[in-house]
Amino acid sequence: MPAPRKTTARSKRAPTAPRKLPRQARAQETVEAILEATARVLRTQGYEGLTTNKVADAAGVSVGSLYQYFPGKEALVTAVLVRFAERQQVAFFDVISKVAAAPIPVVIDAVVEMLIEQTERDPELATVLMTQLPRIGELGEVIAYTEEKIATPLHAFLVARQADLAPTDLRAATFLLTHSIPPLLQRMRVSAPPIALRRAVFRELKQMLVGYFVGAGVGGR
Amino acid sequence: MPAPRKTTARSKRAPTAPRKLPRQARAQETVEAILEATARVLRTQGYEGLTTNKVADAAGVSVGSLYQYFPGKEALVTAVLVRFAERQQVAFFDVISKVAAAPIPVVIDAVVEMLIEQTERDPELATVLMTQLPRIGELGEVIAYTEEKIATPLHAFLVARQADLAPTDLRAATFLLTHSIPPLLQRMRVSAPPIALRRAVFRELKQMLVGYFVGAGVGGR
Amino acid sequence: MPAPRKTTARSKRAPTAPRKLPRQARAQETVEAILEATARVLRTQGYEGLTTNKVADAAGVSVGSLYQYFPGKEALVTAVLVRFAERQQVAFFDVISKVAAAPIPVVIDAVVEMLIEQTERDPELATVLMTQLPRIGELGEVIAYTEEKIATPLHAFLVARQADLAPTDLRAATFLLTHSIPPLLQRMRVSAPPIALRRAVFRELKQMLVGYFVGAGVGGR
Amino acid sequence: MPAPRKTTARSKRAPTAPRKLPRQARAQETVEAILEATARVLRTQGYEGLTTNKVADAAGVSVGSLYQYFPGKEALVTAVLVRFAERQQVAFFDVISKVAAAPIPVVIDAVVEMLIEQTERDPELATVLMTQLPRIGELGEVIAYTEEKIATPLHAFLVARQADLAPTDLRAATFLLTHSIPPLLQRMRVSAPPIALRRAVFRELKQMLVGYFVGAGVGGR
DNA sequence: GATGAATGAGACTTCATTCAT
DNA sequence: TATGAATGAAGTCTCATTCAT
Repeated sequence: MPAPRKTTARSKRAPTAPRKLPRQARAQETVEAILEATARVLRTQGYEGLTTNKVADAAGVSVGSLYQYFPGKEALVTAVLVRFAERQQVAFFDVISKVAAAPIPVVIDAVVEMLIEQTERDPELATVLMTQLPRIGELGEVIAYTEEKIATPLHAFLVARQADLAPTDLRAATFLLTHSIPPLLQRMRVSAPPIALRRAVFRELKQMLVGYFVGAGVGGR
Repeated sequence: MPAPRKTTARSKRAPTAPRKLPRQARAQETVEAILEATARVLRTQGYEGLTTNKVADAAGVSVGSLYQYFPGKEALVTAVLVRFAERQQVAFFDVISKVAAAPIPVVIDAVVEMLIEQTERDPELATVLMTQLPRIGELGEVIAYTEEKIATPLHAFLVARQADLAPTDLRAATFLLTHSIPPLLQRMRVSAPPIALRRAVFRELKQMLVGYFVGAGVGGR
Repeated sequence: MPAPRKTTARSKRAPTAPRKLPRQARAQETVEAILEATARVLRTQGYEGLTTNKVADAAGVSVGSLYQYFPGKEALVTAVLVRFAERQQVAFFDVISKVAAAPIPVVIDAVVEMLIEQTERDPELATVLMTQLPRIGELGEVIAYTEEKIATPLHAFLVARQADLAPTDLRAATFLLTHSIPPLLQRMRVSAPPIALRRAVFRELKQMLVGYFVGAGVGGR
Repeated sequence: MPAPRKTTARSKRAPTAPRKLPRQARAQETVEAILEATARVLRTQGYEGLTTNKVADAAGVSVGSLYQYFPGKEALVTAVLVRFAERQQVAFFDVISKVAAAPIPVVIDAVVEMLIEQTERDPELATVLMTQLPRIGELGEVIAYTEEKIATPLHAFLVARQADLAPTDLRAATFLLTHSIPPLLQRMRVSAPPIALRRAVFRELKQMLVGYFVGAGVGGR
């Protein structure tokens, strides 16, 4: 007969920072496998369907090993989210720097196109990450921080091109864009409208932005 | 010795429709108490922190009574969400009908002001409802349906005032607005920017909308 | 206000196959402890009185561990039943092969004696297993299958000794015996008649069987 | 907010005797409806699926009313069982008295045929009653008592015809028959063998009984 | 380091029974 | 007497987390 255990599990709030940085190559692979497995489970089972055991299984690793690198469930999701966001930031940086000096309508077009592309890259994961995570506790903070990451370079760009722009309160403009356009794109993914409507919406979006930034009459209808 | 089993698979989805209509007055009171308690718990503990037992406790009712009227957690939240959405729809209808014939900038101003007001009414509950619900399964459908409820009258209004509007694809315009402005307002609630920025963002929003709808130069800066 | 719901419908049937094979020795011990505890609880509290928590307690194991190996109450009972039945089958095989060539009355005597012995071995458990299990769903199938396990070797024996037997339809004879004698023995256990009646019943049973199988006048009264 | 209740429900063992005899016609109808509903639920949902609320619903009566006439769940089932058994006893009486003076093989034939008929009458209910009831507690006693009810007239008949019968220990013979033949018939219902095997089994059964009661060679094969 | 068995709090849900109306 | 809302003990089951091996 096995001996009983008396320990109490499940502390109130688990930290989300990775436990330790893997130094060796093998450990690096393990971490990689865990993150990929987490993404896989998120994609197929959603956030509520994610359990540490499922992730460990999917990663071909024992739960114990998982806990060596991540202090808990939230940490897993956080890590995946951060990675995901980083890729988007990089893409944003790339576009912005490429068209930094172009006419504003060209910039808008380029940025929107990039956002659309991002939207189509790994849509299941994006949907889960954007809609199913509890925006509460540490995870909530990470999400907010993640969104902020996009705001900073956007604001910088607007300041740099201030002379070419109609709006004067660039801080407000940044906020406006940062918190309305990404959700719009995400909804398009989820509600999946017919292709014609989809294209039309993008057209209207660009129209609206051009109107807003360069003022009336430009890019006539 | 029987075969092993590996995955546990989360199959059954809990239904969200209420179980039965309360006939007696006492029952009606119970249902009311449960719904209020649900909202209360959502406000203070969020969606993940909501349990049927907590709700029953908060309502001063036994779990059994709760299950007599609601088949589970999702059903509770759904009911609260539907109520919440209905109130917003009513508010929207009211404004739209009040300013139906006014100049477009006036309409925009009125609608945005109304949205702001809505935003400030019961903000904790609104935040939870808008950001923490898993947009998946039946609940996801209810959320989508809820959003659709706003789109229909908006589209009708745009069609009615077509002559005064710059955009031509009103279906796309509806989509654009419906899926970008409400999220923007949510985020404002959540990130709670300083009042100055807040006001500025609303100013920019109106600016952008006026520009979009009535075209050039109107409402000078 | 949403539509009412009336019936609750008992749909899902719990599976009875064990969840996973224990690999480590410790796990094997746990499974063993659980099975023994299940038998113990069945003996003392019957099928309705059996709960997964009681079993886990009695096994000195946590519920979680129990569920790691068995998906529910039925699975526990099934496992115990299968074990129990296997022992009986082995006993039957032993006797049959030992007296395979003996005169029919001797065979009958040996088999009935064996059945009596089996009956007296762990009678409480046997009673519960034979009379309290709901012969429905998967468990019902297992019970039927279990009974079939006895029928096959019996039929084989009858065929082998066909020359010495009066009945011609051995398939029917097998069915007749398989489904009338075991219940008789159960009832004797349950109603526990005085020893004299008990002995007399066994005498009559043998008498009846001898008369049936070898025909007239044998084994005079 | 509804006032909480503090009472504790579910006593350890509910009595099974009906609470009061309905004097008025309306009450008699109610009892009738409840019993029929109980049978209906048993047939379709089995013993485990039976709940007092379902029965009340099916009877078109409130739970409260149900409890006016039956002190609990077991009482319902008991009442249905007793009724069912009474019908069988009556049928048995009828046959026995009709063929009381006939030659033993004729009696056997008549009785077995009657049993077969009984078996085919309301088979679902019979199956549930015979296989799913927990033979424990008061219900177990009722079941045992019910079976005894058949034993008495059978024993009386055997005594009356003692001169024509080979067995000498009629008490034992009664026990033997009472506890082996009904289960056999019930198993035939459940396992539902092909019609040919079915007929053959009945033939063998009669054969065996004739051999047992009137001795060798009679009713040659 | 890795493993995976074990833990147990706590979530969900049902249903026999009572009792105010 | 009838009603049906309310009760809450008790059972089922999951899953984040630990720790002996």
